Amino acid sequence: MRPTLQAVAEAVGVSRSTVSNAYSRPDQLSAALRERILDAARQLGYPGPNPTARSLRRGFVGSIGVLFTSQLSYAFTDPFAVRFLAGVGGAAERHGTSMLLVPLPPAQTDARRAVENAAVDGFCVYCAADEEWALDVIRERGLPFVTTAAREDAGPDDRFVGIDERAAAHRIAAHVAGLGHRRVALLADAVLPDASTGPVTLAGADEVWHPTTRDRLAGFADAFAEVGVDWGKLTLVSAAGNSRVAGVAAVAGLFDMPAPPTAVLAGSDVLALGVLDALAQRPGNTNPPVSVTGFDDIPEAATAGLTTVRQPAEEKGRIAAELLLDPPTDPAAGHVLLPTALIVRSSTGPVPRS
Amino acid sequence: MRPTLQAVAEAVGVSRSTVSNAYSRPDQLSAALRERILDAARQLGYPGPNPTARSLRRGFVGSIGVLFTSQLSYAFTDPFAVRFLAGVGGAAERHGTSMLLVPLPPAQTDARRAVENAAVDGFCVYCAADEEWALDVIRERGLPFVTTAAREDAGPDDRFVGIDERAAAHRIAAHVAGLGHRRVALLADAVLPDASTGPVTLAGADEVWHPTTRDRLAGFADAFAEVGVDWGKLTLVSAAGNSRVAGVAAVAGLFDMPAPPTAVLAGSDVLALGVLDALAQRPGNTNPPVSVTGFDDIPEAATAGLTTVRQPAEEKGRIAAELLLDPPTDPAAGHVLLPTALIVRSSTGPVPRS
DNA sequence: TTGAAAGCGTTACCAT
DNA sequence: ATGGTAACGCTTTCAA
Repeated sequence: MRPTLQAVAEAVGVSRSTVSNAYSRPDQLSAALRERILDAARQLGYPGPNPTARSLRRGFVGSIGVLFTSQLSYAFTDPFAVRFLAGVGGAAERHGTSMLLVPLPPAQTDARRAVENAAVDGFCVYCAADEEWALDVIRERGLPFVTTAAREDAGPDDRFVGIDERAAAHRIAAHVAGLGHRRVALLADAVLPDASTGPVTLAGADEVWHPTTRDRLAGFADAFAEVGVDWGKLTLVSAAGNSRVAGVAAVAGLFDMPAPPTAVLAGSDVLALGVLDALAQRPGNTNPPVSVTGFDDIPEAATAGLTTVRQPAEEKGRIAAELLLDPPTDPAAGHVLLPTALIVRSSTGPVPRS
Repeated sequence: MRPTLQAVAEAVGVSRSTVSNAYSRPDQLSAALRERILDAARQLGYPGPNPTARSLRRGFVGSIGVLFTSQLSYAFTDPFAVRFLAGVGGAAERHGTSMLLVPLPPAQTDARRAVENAAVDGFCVYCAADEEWALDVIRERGLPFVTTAAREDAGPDDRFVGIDERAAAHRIAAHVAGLGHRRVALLADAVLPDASTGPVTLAGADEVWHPTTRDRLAGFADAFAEVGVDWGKLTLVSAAGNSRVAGVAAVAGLFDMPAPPTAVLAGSDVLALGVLDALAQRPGNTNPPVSVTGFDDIPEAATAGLTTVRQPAEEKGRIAAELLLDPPTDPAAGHVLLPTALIVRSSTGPVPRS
């Protein structure tokens, strides 16, 4: 048995309160007594107050949870998510708070349990595809939370940090449309809940599963509608995951079709890089160049010359954590819209004359 | 006030034990009663057993801690650390365990407190420079832990996963020595506790602060000693952090010295990439090529054509977590040495004739 | 400055 | 199958 605070109290011959004070409120006792207590504790091998017991009594834990839709291991694979985490981590660090990464098991029930059981004082919910249930659990627990995707049912007290996905998507799509592209493919992850790969047919962008993906695709579609290319004329391609290889796999065969797309708008940089990989791997590689765009502006995008939308990743994480840790008094300040920028690089160009 | 288990018990007219069982041991009551209880809970807005109270009572938390020496935000900047985390996350996920990332505040006392207060069932200690105190705290708490750096004072029950740093470093240095290089610089982070940048003088590799850095530098030195270049003839360069920019800064001016080094052996890939950046930025850039080596084989190393030592990053994390979560019965199995490989790419070549 | 008492919300054992 | 009771280890009034 590890010694408890009680044991230390007995050893020194004082009450438990006094030992507790020696640790948590040093001003409540004489320095001499405090030293005596701390010495005794050292001698007994008492490691200080048990964190769990302390949390129970105090009513807070000192750590915030980060919730990902996808597998935790996936999160570390996505450069954007990693930089978001770095931002959260920095803020947590400054606050003396730990971050709990909560993996969500595949089964709905287990996932619920995971959120119910997380010992945290609040949650950063990183754009979950199907997050309603998670938010319900969090609300039921009475914990504060911050989301990174705008929500229709957001209450006045709900905190949010993110970008105007649809407007940003519109902007980059308008750039591509302005270059003359009309035969265009839209590539995204989480179009349907079933992670299918390759071209899929949907009646409209509003049927897309993942809210962020939905907004981005809607923004793309907006811009093309303005030049007379409506949803039905766009090729929608689903990727089975947000990764480079998923991007490669998704566009397999796409450019061998009759009248292949002259441009691919991807919902993320990693997918777009996958498209560039796929194009580079094409035998002969003598085809007319295809324009490709991404989203996020991860570091690799610059190297690859990818035209993309930049959003501040670390800042997003930092603000999410700060919104959680220092709730603004003014509820309006709890809704932060970050700026985005269209970054034009070499991956987009005018439609080649065929 | 959020309803407690007690409130649910009263509402249904059963004892607290029964409500508790409804959640934690469904086989202990009839399905009908269980449904009634769960319904009442839903109605009252009871979010399920309080995780903290449950942990206190049960004696375990259901999450493992990951301890980084450096700032938490740094950890996400280092690609190797990120892949390590991915490995830990994958294993944790499979286990239904959360990971707590514990930031260590700069002040020693606060850092101690952070480790003492972390609500976890064990720790993965990711190569901390000055980890003794942390391990002491962990031991005092009676928590299991896994380290990723070999330790001299390791007890028979101490768990470890890592590589033979010194041998791996020896191997890559021997490659460079074999190419004829004799005027060589060794570049590393955490050479001294004070994060100085630029050339420093040390009596020997054993004076290096960070244990891993120490082993690697010792391995480099071993190989050069074999070809008659002893420690005093090597240029030791300290970087103020493990990052690309720290690498650039550290070697500033290095190649403008009389008789500049023809090769730089870095203690990590990011530092080596920084050296390549620095070399690429040199005005004129007409100097004879400098050979550069890294360590870890992060993805960017391949793109940059960096000669380096490969070690399995994710696997390291995965095994660390598994060693913690499923302690092997045979204590010898608690000490895992991972394989490394010398990856020769274009960044190393023969000494140019001057 | 110190101590006594009353929980914090739950679970586990042992009866029934 | 269900309930009573006793912890789990600590903090925090409040009174001395």
